Amino acid sequence: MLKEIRKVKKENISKLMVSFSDPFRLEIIDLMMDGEVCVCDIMKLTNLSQSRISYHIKILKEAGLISDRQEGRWVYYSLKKESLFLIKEWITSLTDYSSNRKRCCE
Amino acid sequence: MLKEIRKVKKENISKLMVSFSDPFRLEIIDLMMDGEVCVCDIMKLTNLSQSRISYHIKILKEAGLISDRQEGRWVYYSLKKESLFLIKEWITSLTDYSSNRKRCCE
DNA sequence: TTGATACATCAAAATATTTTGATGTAAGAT
DNA sequence: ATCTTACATCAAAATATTTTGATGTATCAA
Repeated sequence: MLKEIRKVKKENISKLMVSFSDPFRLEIIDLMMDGEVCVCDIMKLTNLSQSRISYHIKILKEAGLISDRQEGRWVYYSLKKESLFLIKEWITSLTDYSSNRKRCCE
Repeated sequence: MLKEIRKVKKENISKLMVSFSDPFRLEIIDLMMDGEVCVCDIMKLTNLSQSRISYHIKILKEAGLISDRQEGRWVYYSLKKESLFLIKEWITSLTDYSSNRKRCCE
């Protein structure tokens, strides 16, 4: 079952991991911890430029890590729990590896 | 407590996440799931060149994701469970966010 | 001591990601 | 209809990462 998770979800996981691999995206993710935020919130809280934020938001969205909801002029972004669970599941499958020594090069 | 994890470990997490952000590193990590491997194992199983593998191994090592153990001419690499747990903890802290809507730009 | 194996390191080239500043678009206010 | 706000998109420049091929080092075997 754990092996299954690994095969099927590899592409997804890879994209999700990339989305975590930039310090500014981690910042943005951090801000979403307490709920929805819009780009203007992020601008105020991080001093990043608008287009720069939009770029990173796009990466996060394409990875499937966040969802968006428009309300008038604002777009609210928030973390997708399913994706976070998927990653947790994936990491768990790694921690469950057996420590049996494979003899090397023989 | 979850908030604590987030502050203190940010640098570590960032590096660990970067280490997950390359598809070939994910491949290598996958191979380590079942136990220790050496570079020659990885070469056989992935068809990546030796120096290319060494490069990726270095990234993984500097992120603190793997540990190494030399035995004669071979160096065995394996996943560090503490690091995996750290990531899991970090992801968990994200999934526990409250869904309270923060009013935007007001 | 010589040769082979296992791996690390290095510099240059190839490639990918990120940033910037300008422009585009859609919604709401006047 | 015009203006402003909130955000997206784009192309070029800046920067960072990855790959390659060559060379270096340590261990073991003959």
